Amino acid sequence: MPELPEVQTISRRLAPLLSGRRILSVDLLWPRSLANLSEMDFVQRLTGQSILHLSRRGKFLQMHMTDDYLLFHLRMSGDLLVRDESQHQETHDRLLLHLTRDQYLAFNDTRKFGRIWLTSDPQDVLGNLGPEPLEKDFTPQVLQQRLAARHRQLKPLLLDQTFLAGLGNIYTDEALHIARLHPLRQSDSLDATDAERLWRGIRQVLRDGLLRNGASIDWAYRGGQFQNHFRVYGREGQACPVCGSIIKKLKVGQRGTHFCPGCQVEREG
DNA sequence: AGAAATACCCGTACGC
DNA sequence: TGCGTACGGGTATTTC
Repeated sequence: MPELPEVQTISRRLAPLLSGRRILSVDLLWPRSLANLSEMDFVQRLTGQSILHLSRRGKFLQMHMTDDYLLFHLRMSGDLLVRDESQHQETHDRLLLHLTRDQYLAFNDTRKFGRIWLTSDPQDVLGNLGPEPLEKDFTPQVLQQRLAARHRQLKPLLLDQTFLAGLGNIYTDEALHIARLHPLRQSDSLDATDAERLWRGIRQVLRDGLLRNGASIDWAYRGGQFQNHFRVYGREGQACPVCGSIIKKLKVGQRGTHFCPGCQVEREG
């Protein structure tokens, strides 16, 4: 579940706790979390490096190390937590990084979907990602041009990380509702006004999510409050906050898709 | 070529 | 109680 706002919130929370800390030892409890290295290579190479600072790209959290980049993708259920060495490890911990000053970083991931890369060149992992939706160079014109270059349904296109980096199922449904665009609308049928509404919807929902420290859904990610402000996600059968119509749910590309049939009118194409 | 559908990885929660 | 199934992000593979 962690999408852009949740990853950024985790990154911000961890940065002051991790910056400048050296990795004394590594416990890899679930080696299949590693995406690009063998367990031995990973442990040997990472041990002794220091964490310089943290950043986010799309849904990836990047730790800039002395010699390498340590990248995490939290997928559905991953989380990163700093604990005192006196605290026990927990059930679904997959990786522990023991740090100076008697603390450790735990990568906890119930469903084991999360992945970890250690690489000297993060472009190997991040190279195909689309633009950052909150960056200045992501303008309505850029979005419109990218939409027009494709002939795809909006919902799966917005979930495609090579089209735009950071949106997942929740924020996509919310952004489309704000923009009053049907999830099955074809991307190349949007005019400049439609594209600008979508651009505003994407930016607004991400900023709202960030403002509330992300959304906490059941077992996935905790701490945020944005789940209390959903307009359509998870609200099938309830009233649309804008027009009062009953929110509907359909399946688009295997994904649950929530929308308001009053606000988001389906059109041809 | 590019869009769309399907399988896969997993544990949890839910319905019957 | 216990079984089957839906869910969800993203990649890989297959189909159209």
